[in-house]
Amino acid sequence: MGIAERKEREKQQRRNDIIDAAERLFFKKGFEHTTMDQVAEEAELSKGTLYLYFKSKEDLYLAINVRGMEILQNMFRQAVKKGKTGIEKTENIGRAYYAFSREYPDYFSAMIYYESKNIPDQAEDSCFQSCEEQGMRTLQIVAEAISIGMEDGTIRSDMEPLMVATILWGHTTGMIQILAIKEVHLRDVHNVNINELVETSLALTSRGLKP
Amino acid sequence: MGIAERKEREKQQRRNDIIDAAERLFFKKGFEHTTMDQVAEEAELSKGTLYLYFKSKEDLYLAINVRGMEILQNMFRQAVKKGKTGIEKTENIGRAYYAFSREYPDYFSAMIYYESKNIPDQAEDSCFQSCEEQGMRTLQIVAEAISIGMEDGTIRSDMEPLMVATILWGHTTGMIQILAIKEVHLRDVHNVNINELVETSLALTSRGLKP
DNA sequence: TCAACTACTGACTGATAGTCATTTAATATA
DNA sequence: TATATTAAATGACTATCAGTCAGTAGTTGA
Repeated sequence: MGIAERKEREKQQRRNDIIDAAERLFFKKGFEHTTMDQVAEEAELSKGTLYLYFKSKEDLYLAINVRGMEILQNMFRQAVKKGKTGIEKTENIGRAYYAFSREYPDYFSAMIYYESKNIPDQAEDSCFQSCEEQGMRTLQIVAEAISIGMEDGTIRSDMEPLMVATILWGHTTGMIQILAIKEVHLRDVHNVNINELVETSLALTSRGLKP
Repeated sequence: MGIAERKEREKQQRRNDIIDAAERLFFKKGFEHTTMDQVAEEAELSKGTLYLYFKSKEDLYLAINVRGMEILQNMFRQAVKKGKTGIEKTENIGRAYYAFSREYPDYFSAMIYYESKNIPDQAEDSCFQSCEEQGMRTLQIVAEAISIGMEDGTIRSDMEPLMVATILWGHTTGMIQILAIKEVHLRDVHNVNINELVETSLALTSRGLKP
């Protein structure tokens, strides 16, 4: 029995090694500018082996994204803990999301990639499935904070928590994403302070949520 | 002089024909699954000619995006006209954006593509430049509506209009984009009504804007 | 009529994602 | 221990496609 388990462990290890290698290259040179041959070399494996562990190059990228989402989830859980009321927890989640995008811009980019893809319908065994699961799990954390806020009276309760969570997720992602494109221009040409923009965005949202 | 002008007109015409052909194919089969050879055939030109008019396949896609942005701008202008107060104008813009994403989902996808790309720094003569210009012009329309709202007292005036416009742009784009991924799941599994979600999103934002 | 110029062509190249017949290694069986 | 069986890994190969460029056709103006 020990053998089967050891093999399984080794398989997971190898899988992880591949993701590690891919991550180094994708994050350094970009997804598009990295070839599977390079990933294979970095992982000290043949290209064929990569395809034993991942369905495609994209699938491998999504595996990286799953990691990012796990990190984000942990940051969200920390953020929730630190807030006292529901609205505070929710605000902290927003800040944590922004912090994540600053601290792990490459993971954030991977998330954007995943979200901007109009998914291959059939994803069966691929990492896409895991992304969806992680995505919903993350959303549930937000919904939970909102529920708490509705119960403690710091958030108005005439809305579905999951619906609000989805909206906040979209709002915050979109706001951070637009910064990625317009940050330089806004700062240099229009003299707009970026941190202030983020705080204003969060404040606007927060204001909309209060009873 | 007539000749030079006729030539210029014909050149623009040809350019448009290429965009038309590309649009038909990209929208039908997707950007990734269309080859430049196919575009050339659809346009009844050789592939080489495409590259006389566009720097790359991506550049051609961005040309399509410029068209989409022009449509969106017109919808925004209509929306602004129909609103009486500043806040109404701003709310109408939000609705127009959502309507655009429903009426022209392929143009919307092109916009998402553009926004999710971390741009090639050097874009000189490419359509990317035009996208940026159109993007700022669109943002200015929003900023204008917000300014009006601040003047007529329907929007609180302790913020920079362009900053608020940027935030709203991000919020709304992000909200619409997340629907694209989660719509089916939210509706079927969680029984969340999509139109209600959009209205809630706009209402939340609107609430944050009021004095 | 010819030279100069412009617009267009399509065969070719280079790059690369993904495959598959073969090899190597590990484990089970006799 | 020797051999059969299964599992894991390999890398040469293929198919596809974006982008190029030397050459052709057509137009203009002298």
